[in-house]
Order: sequence, then C-alpha cells, then structure tokens
Amino acid sequence: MNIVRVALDVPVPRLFDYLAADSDQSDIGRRVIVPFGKASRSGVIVSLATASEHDKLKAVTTILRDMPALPAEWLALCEFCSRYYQAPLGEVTSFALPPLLRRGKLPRAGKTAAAAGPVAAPDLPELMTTQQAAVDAISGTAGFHTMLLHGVTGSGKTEVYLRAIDAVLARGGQALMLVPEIALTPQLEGRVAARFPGAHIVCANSGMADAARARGFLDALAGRADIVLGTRLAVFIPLPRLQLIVVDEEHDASFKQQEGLRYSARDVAVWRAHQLNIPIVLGSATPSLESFHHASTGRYEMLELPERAVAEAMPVVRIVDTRREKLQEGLSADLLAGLQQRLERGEQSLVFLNRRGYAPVLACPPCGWISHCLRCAANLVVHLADRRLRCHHCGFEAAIPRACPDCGNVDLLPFGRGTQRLETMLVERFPEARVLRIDRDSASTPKKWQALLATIHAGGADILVGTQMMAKGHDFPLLTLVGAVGADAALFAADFRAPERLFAQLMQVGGRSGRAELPGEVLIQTEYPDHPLYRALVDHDYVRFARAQLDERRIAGFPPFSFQAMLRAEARNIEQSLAFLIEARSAGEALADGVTLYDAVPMRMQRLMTLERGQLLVESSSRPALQTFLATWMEQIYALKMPAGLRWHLDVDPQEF
DNA sequence: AGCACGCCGACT
DNA sequence: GTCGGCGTGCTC
Repeated sequence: MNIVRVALDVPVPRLFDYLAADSDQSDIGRRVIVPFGKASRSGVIVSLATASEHDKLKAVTTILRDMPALPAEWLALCEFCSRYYQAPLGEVTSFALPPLLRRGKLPRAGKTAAAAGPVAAPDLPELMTTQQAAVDAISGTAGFHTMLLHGVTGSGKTEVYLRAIDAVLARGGQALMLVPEIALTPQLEGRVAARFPGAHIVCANSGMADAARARGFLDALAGRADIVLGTRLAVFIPLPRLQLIVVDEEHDASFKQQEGLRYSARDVAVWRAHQLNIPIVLGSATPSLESFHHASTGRYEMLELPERAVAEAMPVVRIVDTRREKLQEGLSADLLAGLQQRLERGEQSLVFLNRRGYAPVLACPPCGWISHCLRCAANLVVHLADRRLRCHHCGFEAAIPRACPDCGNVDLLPFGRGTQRLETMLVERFPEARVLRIDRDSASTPKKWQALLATIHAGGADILVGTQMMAKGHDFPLLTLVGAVGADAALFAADFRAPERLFAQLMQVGGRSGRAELPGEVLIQTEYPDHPLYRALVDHDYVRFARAQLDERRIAGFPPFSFQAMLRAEARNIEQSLAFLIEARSAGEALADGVTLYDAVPMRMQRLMTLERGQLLVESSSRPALQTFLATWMEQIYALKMPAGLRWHLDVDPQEF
C-alpha cells in the first residue's frame, strides 16, 4: 500500500497519513492537497510508508509536481526547528514556504531574472590589513566553522562579507546573507547588486509581494540564484549549492521571531551551516553575549576589525552628569551648547530619545487620574501632534479629553517627555534651525522613511530628534553630534538583557556620527556617570563591557550559562492563565531532571488587548537536558484539558521577559 | 486552527 | 416547541 506522511499546518504535533497510489520516492518534499476533516488543505510530503496506525485513510487529492521537490536538507532543517522549538512540523514547513507556495499555488510565470553574462567587475576599494586578514580567514575555511566578525561601526564589515561572497561565487557556490529587519533597505540591495552585476540576487523579506517572494524562493531552489539577501525568514530558503552564510548585525533582536514559530534565524543559520558543513560569519560591532561567549571559549573564531576604514577617528564619547543640573526640558547646558555650535557650523545633530509621542502619560494632579488603556496594563501616551491619546501596545486611541473624566478639572498635565515634546522644545529654542523628528509616527511608511532619509542626506535638516530607528544601519555624513537622553531607564530594567541592548544601541547611535571627514561627538546624559556601561562606552571598549556582563550572568546563572524556555498563557483573566501554568508545572515537575521550573507569574505587561497573561520559566544548565524535558513536557501539556479561551505557547531561548 | 457535535436560555 | 450560545473533541 502506498502511503504518504504529510505535514499539515495544524497545531497538533503529528503527521497525517494518506493513500497515494501513484506516489514514489521522488515525491518526498512535494506539496500535496489533501482532504482534512470537511475541508481541503495543502501540506508537504515528509516520507513514504507502506502501513499506517490508522485504518481508515483518505486518499490525497493531488500531489503537486509543478515544481521541484523540496530537498532532503530543507526537510531536515524544518525537522530540526520542529524539535528544537517544540513546534509541529507542519507549522514549520508551512512557515518556511512563501505564502503563495504554502497555499499550493505557483507564481505566474513572470520575469525570471535574466541570467546575466559576465560583466565588468566594479572597482574594489582597497582593504586594510585587518579586513584582508578577515577575508583570508573566511575564504580559507573549509567545512563547518563559525566566525564572529567583531568590527566597530565603519570598520568595513560589509566589504569583508562581499569579498567572501565573491570568492564563493567564483567557485560556483551560493551565498546567503541575513540582515536585520530595518536595515534591509534598497541601499544595501543596491550596493550588493552594483558589486555583483553579473549575479542573480534574490531578496527576501516579509514586505514583498507574494509573487515576487515565491519567485525568489523558486529561483533559489532551482539553483538559479547566486546570492540570497534577506531578513530572518530567508534562513529557510533552499539553496542547493550553498557555501557561505553571513549574518550581519547578528546581535539584532529582529532575528528572533516573537510570535508564531519563535525561532532565532541566527541560531538556525548556525545549525544550517553545521548541517551543510560550510562556514558561517556572524558580524557585529556589539556581538550578542551568547556569540561573544562562544568566541571566548573557542567554539567560534573571533575575527577583529579594530579600526575604522573611512574616518580618522572614533567619535568622542562624553558623559554629562545631570544630577546637579537644572535641565531645560530634559536637555543639559552642554548638549544645548553643542547643538548651538553645530548649528553655527552648518553641521547636523541628533537628539536620541527612545520614547515616541509627546509625553508618556496625561495626568490630573488634583484627583490623581491618569490616562490608561482600557485593554492593556499600560498608560495612554499623549500625541500632541494630532491631539490624540494612544496605547503603544494595542493601538487604542482617543481624543485628548478637555477635562478630567473623573473630577472635571480642565488643567490636565502631560508628564514626562517623548520625541514630540523634544521637537517642540527645540523648535522654540532654536527658531532658525530646521528640526526633523524621526520615529515610527513620522516614518510610518517605508516611503515616508525614505523621504526623511533623503532630507537628512541632502542637508535639509539641522537637528534630528529620533528613536532607535535612527540607530540602525544608515550613514549620515553631516552628523557630528549625538546626544542621548533618558538612557538611564534601561540600566535598572527588570530584563537582564536590557544593559546589553542599551550598550549596543548607544554604540550604534554613536556610530552614526562623524563618519566622513568631520569628527563626531557623543554626549550621554545620565545620573549615573560612573556606571561601568557608560565608562566602557567612553573607552569604546565593547570587550570590557561584555566580559563584565558575562561575569554577572555567570554568577546569576543566566544565559549563556544556562538555557531557558518560557511557557506563556493568556486568557480572559489572570487567574485562568496562572491556573493553567500551575497545572502545567505540576505535570512537568515529575519529569524535571536537571531542570528547574520556576513559579508561574503574571507577565510584566500583564494585560494586553484585554487578555491577561502569565508565564513560567524553565531553566537548565544543560541544553540537552532542557530539550529532553521539553519534548516530554509538551506531550503532557497537549494532553491537558484547555479551558475555553485560553491560549498558550512555548518560547525556547526567550529574548524578552 | 477550523469545524463539527452537543446540551441549556429567549423567541415565533 | 425551535434558534443559537460557545464548551469539548477530532482531524489521517
């Protein structure tokens, strides 16, 4: 009897068997249409069988033989993710396919990129010795090898990647380059395309049209693509001659998907390189502590690019002690003087504040009312630009009330400061300056974002006010001053990764300044001028900061010295969520061998969109022990009776707490 | 996840 | 006496 085992996108950790009389070995990895319950679904054939545990099998509707079968190594990659992230295989295969192919369709035969013939290679910039050494190290590598390319902003990491990719293409291989979500701009695509005029480059990100994404996937699968350049989802694109993987800005949080299949594209990429026995390069100016730790213990090879390739010097970082000072709308005299000076010299400045809106909360001082979201455990943020109150978590919005809803008082006050308020203040303070605000409100679409970038590049702005959007991957040649405001909040945040993120962010935002012939300056306003994090920034000493952080993590038993998974639940009320987690905990306790189960607790952001959420942390000093535990624990959890309206998920290697 | 089946309140 | 609420159970 010819039976196919099919992975279907249902939240059931099982494969489904179907009769398929005409199936053979070549159908493994093909998409199929099958009847499922009352409906019809598409899935992927994972294996063949001659017998099934089920007696009444249905027959497949169609085996789709309209494209090459997904290769065995692609299925193996999905199987790894299924095991590691405890997700049903069908959920993984479904996610790993572009939406069009997932639905059993094919893109219209469109412009399959013309195989360009040999084209004159562009002039290559000369490499510094350190860059050349890195290129040699990467290109001289055979087999699986993970390299951590640690290079400050402007040290020419991209050029190193491009040389290494060049060498791979020359050997007839394919390269995969993963980049963070925000940095995948036309600029980088343009740079890569200009560099490899004869190559077929496939871009992949979630913003693309369905047909284009499917076409890119098929081009890669058929071996027509030379380079795949994309965000985290690109890690699942099949490449039959893949010889090198690059993960740029490997520390970036966007490599971890925070919903659905909660995978880390960086970690999956390392596994894929291991599977294919090829080298992989992780690059960053501020590597994740996980990667830095691996490099320190010799598991990864560290490649250093210690100096800048383009500018003479690193920006000067200065700490501004704000404890004694009377600030003007949050800005110190030093920073204001710096802005004035840049204005007079015709240079650009950036005030960096990672909080959008006008003020984080609207309050009624006499009665104590504050603007809060009805659906979330969060305050409504004052947006004075369009006179609205907004919840930054669920998107709820309302007009700013004329009077206090509780007591009728008309003197409501915005408390705290966001980018809009800074913008307003700067416009008043520097009437001759052109002030430009860059945050998710002003750059709400890619088009607006591109327009803002163009204005900045054309010198059409003097003072920029921006959130972390400004920190990512763009060069601003006229920018010579960066002032960081309100950074202290992250120093004492509950999340143990907050300092790591703050350091990376300040390092990056500082790296925006002084890239051309103009030297840059970074002013960090703080009430903790002696904090080691800031001292390390002054010295541009990532390694010192990383070692200190790792020491703290070691003592506390946090990652990378332990391995974690988080079970989260959400329901109409917190009691239901916690009850489920407590039940799951007692189900797991019996089999917890070398694994610690912590208490079920409400999440920090307890209520979101009217759902109340709790979480339960699981930790082990041994990854295999954790994995073994999770596999059996999941079976027990699937067997639990779920109260209606309760949803849960498991997050392996959680990044946020 | 869908989509059934299945037992208890307000309507012709 | 029915229409329909969403609780629980299955899908090869």
